[in-house]
Amino acid sequence: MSRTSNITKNGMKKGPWSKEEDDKLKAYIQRYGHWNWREIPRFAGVSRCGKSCRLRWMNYLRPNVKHGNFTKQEEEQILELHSKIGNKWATIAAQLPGRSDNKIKNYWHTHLRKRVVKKDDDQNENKIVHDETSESVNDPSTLISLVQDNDDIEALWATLSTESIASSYSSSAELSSTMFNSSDCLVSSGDSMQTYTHGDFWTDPFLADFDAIRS
DNA sequence: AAGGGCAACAACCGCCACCTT
DNA sequence: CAAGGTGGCGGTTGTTGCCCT
Repeated sequence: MSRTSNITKNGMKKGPWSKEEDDKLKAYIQRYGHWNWREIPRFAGVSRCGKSCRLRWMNYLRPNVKHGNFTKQEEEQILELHSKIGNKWATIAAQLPGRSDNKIKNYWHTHLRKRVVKKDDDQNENKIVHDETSESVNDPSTLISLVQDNDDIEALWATLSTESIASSYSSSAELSSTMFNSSDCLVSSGDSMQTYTHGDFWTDPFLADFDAIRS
């Protein structure tokens, strides 16, 4: 599962890491830390560029890196986070201890994306039904029921942005504050809705991104 | 048994933001 | 303020192994 080894023009090795290289890098970083990635290969005695060393360390050699399969719970977590913040792999990885952004990204592309694409197709079919009834969407209480049906507020906003109702709200934040005037905020979670406290870690960046998209 | 296609994953590449000088 | 260096991030590629015909 790796590339054939080769040497770059500046003498740096490319391709798969050998056990010996791993051992050298790991031993050095565990002893001295990663104070300067560009210099580390020289001091650690490996013919790799600093970037390559950093990647190897972050994705594979770090002591707390998990190497096994992703659990069902981790899958759900990735799907949920991705639905809210998109391809922010580093941010997602920060919430899954022991999983690197690269691993999560790969896992997404090979396993989870297909699942989401299929789900989107199903939602598009549902959206056609909503489009036919969108003329009746003119108050927040109706919007709440729509969100519950639609499963995803971002998708809902995208839908509404083409409707006259969208002009009534300057931002998704205003929309959501109108919709959820209690201290709780609804966000999507896989196939079911969950309730999160307003101002939650997840809702804030989500809404910020949301506004950035609109502006 | 062979080989073609696809899935899985490690690693590379380019870009960007931040920091230092 | 500008320029250069560095780390970090996300997209993409390349290789291997497995499965199916």
